[in-house]
Amino acid sequence: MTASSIRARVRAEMIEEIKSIARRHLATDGANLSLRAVARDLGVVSSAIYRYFPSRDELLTALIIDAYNSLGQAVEDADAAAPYDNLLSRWLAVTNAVRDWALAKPHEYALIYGSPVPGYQAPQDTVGPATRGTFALGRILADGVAQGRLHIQERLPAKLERDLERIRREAFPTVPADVLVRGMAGWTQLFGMVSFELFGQFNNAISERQLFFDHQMRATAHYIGIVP
Amino acid sequence: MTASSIRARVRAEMIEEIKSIARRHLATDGANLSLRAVARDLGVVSSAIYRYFPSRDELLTALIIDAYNSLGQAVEDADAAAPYDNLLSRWLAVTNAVRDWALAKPHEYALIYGSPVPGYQAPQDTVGPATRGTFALGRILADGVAQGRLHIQERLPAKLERDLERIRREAFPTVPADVLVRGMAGWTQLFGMVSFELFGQFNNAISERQLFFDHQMRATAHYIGIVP
DNA sequence: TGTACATCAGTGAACGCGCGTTCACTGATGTAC
DNA sequence: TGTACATCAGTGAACGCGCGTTCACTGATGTAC
Repeated sequence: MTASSIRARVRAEMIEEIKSIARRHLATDGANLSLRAVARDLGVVSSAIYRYFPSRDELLTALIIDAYNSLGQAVEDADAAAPYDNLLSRWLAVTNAVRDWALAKPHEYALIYGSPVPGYQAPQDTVGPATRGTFALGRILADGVAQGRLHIQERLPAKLERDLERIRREAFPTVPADVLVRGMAGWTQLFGMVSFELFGQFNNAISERQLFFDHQMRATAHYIGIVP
Repeated sequence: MTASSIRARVRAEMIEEIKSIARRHLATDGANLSLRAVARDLGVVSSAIYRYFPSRDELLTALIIDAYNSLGQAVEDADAAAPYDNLLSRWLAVTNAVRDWALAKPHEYALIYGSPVPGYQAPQDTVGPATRGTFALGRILADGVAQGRLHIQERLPAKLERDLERIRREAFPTVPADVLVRGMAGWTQLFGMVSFELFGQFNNAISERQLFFDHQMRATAHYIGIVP
């Protein structure tokens, strides 16, 4: 190993450590994360951070991308571990992966699915990672269609059909718009559920949250047209 | 009108003006609202605010309560304006009221349905206003049950049934738990939809948002079992 | 009706703190010959 | 293998700013007799 590659590795480790400390700070500061506080925890002078991140916003962006990738990975793993031919199992695996991830990393979840940070504009590099989870759901739909187990149930209003045609062609070409719309309903239902649980809307109302979630996700699967 | 009541009125107007300026600042600062900035806009020295609010958090609380009440009022008005016997019309009126309100006041929406503010603990007085919207939906369900148009569709797992029994008894005594669960699914679906739209998850994906929303809310109504 | 007193709104200065970012610098680590 | 030079990580001071909250105060407005 050359000397320079050691330096590169140390540098990479440093970047990871900064992000890891910053992630911990999300819990206390939310999105208005303090660079100085991160530097303090790292045992380094505040300006040293600028060797690794050109600005606070870039650090935030890195955290956002990591969060999307971490969630995306969890979802993909869950889908891969479920029996390929059992769409319902896959749906339940994927939705539970989202919920479990969110419960384990609530502040990262808030960072990517909570209120937008005022004054922060997400750059283009977040788009790819952001769609990983969505694509996992799309594959379930596509497989269901391919297996002849997910069908068109109704004709959509023409204007809506046209609007969806674009994302359909670009992302899920085999999935009919009508099925796609039901999938999106499931997707918003899932995140509505997780956000409500995480952001406290279920407090003093629902205690059996895992049970409640499973029940709702089964019903949603049924609504989408996913059957075992 | 006595002299003291004039003073009281001036004071009330002052409180309203502070809140109104603070609401504008939500757009730029989000939940980490600056008292000093509000004071500047009001043309007053920063310590003067303390005549009206004992702390920054109390001002935030007032904004949160106002936001819940404003949304609650919009929802109640929409429900009242819809034909009482037409459950579907009422559902569509109520859900569109939520969306319209959120689009008109995105930062207030983010304040109450976005990520929790780190370090801020909502006091008990927010609970009442927070439930106004939910109760409006509950009344639609209750009316549907009373009219014999909303029925039990399946038996819930016993543990879940027991968990829901409490809120059922306390809030919507005439609505069976199963119907309640479907109503809650509709509720999370609605807020998932609005949050996704507002927080940017539909960017570059859906343009015909009103159409999409209406379609999804109709489908949700059908799922809940609400028919015209 | 007039006067003494109490209440209240708003001032201005201060406390003690935090922040992101820039910049010239030191010293260690790598590279080229 | 040894040396001159370039690269890089981290320092420390500074800039210019912001914040919430407290406190003693002034002056206007209300109240009681």
